[in-house]
Amino acid sequence: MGELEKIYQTLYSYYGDLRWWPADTPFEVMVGAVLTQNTTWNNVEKTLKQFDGNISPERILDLSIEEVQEIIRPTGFYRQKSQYLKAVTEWFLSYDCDIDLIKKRPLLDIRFELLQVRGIGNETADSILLYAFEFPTFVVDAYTMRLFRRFPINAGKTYMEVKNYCEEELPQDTELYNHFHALIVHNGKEHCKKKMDCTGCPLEVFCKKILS
DNA sequence: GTCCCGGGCC
DNA sequence: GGCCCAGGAC
Repeated sequence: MGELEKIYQTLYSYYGDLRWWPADTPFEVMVGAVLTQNTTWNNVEKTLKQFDGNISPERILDLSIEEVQEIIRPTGFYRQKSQYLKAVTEWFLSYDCDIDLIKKRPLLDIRFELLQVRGIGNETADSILLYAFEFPTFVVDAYTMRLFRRFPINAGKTYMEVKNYCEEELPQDTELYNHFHALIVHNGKEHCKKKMDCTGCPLEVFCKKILS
C-alpha cells in the first residue's frame, strides 16, 4: 500500500464516512460549489436556506442579478458570485439540465467546458465534477495543499501537480476521492490548521513536524 | 500581485 | 474593533 492510501485508511478509520456533499440535487451541489469559494460552509448554509427549498436553474435565471445578490449576501463576494451562478446555470442549461447526458461525456471534456465558465476554476470544476456528476476526479484545496506541504511526500507545488500525483497514486474511484477530500478538509479544520495542532491528530505519526 | 466580501472569534 | 478564514479574475 502506498503512503497516500495509508493516510486515507488512517483518516477513514478515525473519522468514518463523512457523507459529502450535503445537498439534495446535483444542481444544488453546483450552486454550493460556487458559493463556498473563499467562504466557510457555515455561511453557505445560511444562504441556501434563503432560497426556501427552491434552488432550480429556472429560479436562478428568473431572479435579477440584484435579487440573487440579496439572497447570497452572507457568502461574501456576492457581486461576482451572482454573475458566476448565472453563468454556471447557463452552462447547465446547455445540456438541458440533463445529468445523465453530462455523465456520458468524457470527464476531461466536461472539465474543460467548466473551466471556460466565468467563476469556475480548478477547484470549483473538480468539486462539481466529483460531487454533482460523480466523475472520478481528485479535488485539491487549501487544506490539501497545506497538509501535503507538511507531509514527508512530495506531491508537487501547483494545483494540477498535486491533483495528478494523487490520481496516479490512488485507484480512479469516485467514492474514494469523495471520502478522501471530505476527510482532508475535516482534519484540516480539526488539526492541520494554519497554526498546527498535532495533539490528537490521527496523522501525527506520518507528519513532518515543521512549521509551514 | 491585487481586488472582491461577510461571518466567527477574540 | 482587529484578525483569521475561505477561490477566482485580471
